[in-house]
Amino acid sequence: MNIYDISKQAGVSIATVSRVLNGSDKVSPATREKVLKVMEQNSYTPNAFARSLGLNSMHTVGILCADSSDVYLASAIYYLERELRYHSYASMLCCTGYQLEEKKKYLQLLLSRNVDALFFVGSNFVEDTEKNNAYLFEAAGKVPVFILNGYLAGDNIHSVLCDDSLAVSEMTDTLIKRGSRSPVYLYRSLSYSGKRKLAGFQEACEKNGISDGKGRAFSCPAPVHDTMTFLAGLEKDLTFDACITADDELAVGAVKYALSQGKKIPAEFQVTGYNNSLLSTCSTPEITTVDNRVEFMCTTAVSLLMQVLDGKDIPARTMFSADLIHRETTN
Amino acid sequence: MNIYDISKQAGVSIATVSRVLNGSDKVSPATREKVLKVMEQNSYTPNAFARSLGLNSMHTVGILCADSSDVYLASAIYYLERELRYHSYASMLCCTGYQLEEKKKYLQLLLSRNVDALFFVGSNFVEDTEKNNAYLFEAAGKVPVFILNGYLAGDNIHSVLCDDSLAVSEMTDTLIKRGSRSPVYLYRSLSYSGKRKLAGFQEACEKNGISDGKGRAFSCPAPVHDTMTFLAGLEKDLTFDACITADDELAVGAVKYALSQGKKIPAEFQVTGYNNSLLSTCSTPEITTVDNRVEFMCTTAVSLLMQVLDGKDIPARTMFSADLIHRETTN
DNA sequence: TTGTAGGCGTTATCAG
DNA sequence: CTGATAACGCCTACAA
Repeated sequence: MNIYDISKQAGVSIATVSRVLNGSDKVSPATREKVLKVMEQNSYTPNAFARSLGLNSMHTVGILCADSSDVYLASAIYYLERELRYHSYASMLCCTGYQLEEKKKYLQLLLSRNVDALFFVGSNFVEDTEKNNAYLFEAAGKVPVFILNGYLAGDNIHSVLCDDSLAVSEMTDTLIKRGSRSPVYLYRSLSYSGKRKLAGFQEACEKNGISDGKGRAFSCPAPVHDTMTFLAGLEKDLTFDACITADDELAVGAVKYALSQGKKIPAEFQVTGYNNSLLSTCSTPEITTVDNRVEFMCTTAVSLLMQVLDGKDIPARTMFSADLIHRETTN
Repeated sequence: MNIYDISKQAGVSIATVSRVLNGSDKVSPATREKVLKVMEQNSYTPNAFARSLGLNSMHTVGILCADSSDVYLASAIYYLERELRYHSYASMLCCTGYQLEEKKKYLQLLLSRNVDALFFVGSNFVEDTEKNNAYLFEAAGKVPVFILNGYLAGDNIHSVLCDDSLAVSEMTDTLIKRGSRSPVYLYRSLSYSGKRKLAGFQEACEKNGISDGKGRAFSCPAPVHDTMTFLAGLEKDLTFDACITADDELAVGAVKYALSQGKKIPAEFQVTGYNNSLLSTCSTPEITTVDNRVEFMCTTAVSLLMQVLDGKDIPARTMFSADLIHRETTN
């Protein structure tokens, strides 16, 4: 059943059928009714592919992330998809993992579907060298590109991100004000946002006269038990009375480490997480964390995309501040 | 840049270009090289829409779930997408929430994109009445439909699910054998799988001579604090020394309730979760739970889809058993 | 092995 | 307001 069949049955031309289909106002109410009735009777639905071919768009955007089962990324995807759907765009999801070659390869999967735009969720998509970012520039040559929680300067590339540096800096500052004399900082990766967080920690250390800020930051494995082991090992070389982490999962590990060592939280040992995810409230005691406003980030990004698709000019970079959520792991 | 431009530049017909594009073996190596070179030089990519129009497929499937930020659903989506991508299918994600009208509406979003198949993740898509399931039957009239963790009999509908009833029954049985005399069961919803789990609990109660099995099962709100409040209230009317739950988040709430009341886990109070999610190990003590094998479910479903697309005949229903994971909240 | 021509189902541009 | 007709870009018999 196609537009020709409908046009025949309704006794009009395909052009008229198409007009009815697209809600054009240049159709008389009478013929409109007639056509709609025939469509109804045949439960006709227009062919999306033919439509796309003519319009060169399927009203679909691509969402790339390293791992959609990560609690933080999962919620970002949730909000993005919701907002896009609200604007009647469909979302194609693609999890690329953390390897550059895979990212490139799976980007093609999306690009080959002619998506209208691309969201790269997580700063791990921004590589260190111009050359390794070539794939992003190339993508931006075809469709508008949005980087969430990361930043890269380039034509047709837009970044929406939280001021992670400031957030960690404030958090560290607060911890020190509340009694920590020797905090350590734990991170998983040094992506763009990873570096910014680290910088925040070091800045706060410096400001508070803690000289060896650099020597107090560590890359640490994330599964809870590995984090515990790591801290237990670290204890042999270094004294520390607080643990600032780059995400809630690391914080859970830190809490469990402290509990297993019989340290009192927060009196003897303070812990902070990042992301304000479910994990932070599932822990006992509940974890003080940074709310980096995923939902705001996603709704903002989608609304910016809509403006771009409207032909408007938008800033290359939009940054917003985080919120500190005080719970039971800090004084 | 289209197939005509390439054909002109290469001095061949569009048919030949198309053959090269599709890896036909009926092209001489010489002309193939020639054509490939021209494509390369112009960094030509075929237009997906035109292609789809002829083939009537974009190699894309739709994934529906209530809420992709839910830890369990998020991991299901992750595995589904991974497997589909492996078979070079793209995934369109759509979160419908729990309202029937929304489910119907957003199903259209996917159907209107002419996806090749549909995955409904979570048994909440299967409604109580034939009439309310009409939207599923209708969808199945257009493309193969897979229901994950739920079951509905119907043409072109395939279910892949874990034997939840058996799992909860075994878990309850184990708890009783390990000392519980008065367990309660907590659930969030009575979806298909929700009902099966509940049935498992009641069956085990009966088997073990606990007469009021029905009176010991409760619908309970999920956010951790609400669960705690609920149990604290329940305590006034009922004695219970163990809490079997329908998902890990409820279990976390139960653990926190016990801790807040100073009950010793597991000596005085046992708790079990469901899903073997990150939450179960982030809790302290770590939660005994049911591993319902999300990954297996997803890889199985995708592999079944591939068989369907291959024209093979597959069973309407595939069921597999769960695994009990013993941790620190049970004796 | 290669080329021609028709079809896929729309949308859009003209005339009328 | 309506209709004819040409795109849109690719695939695939069928011919050569």
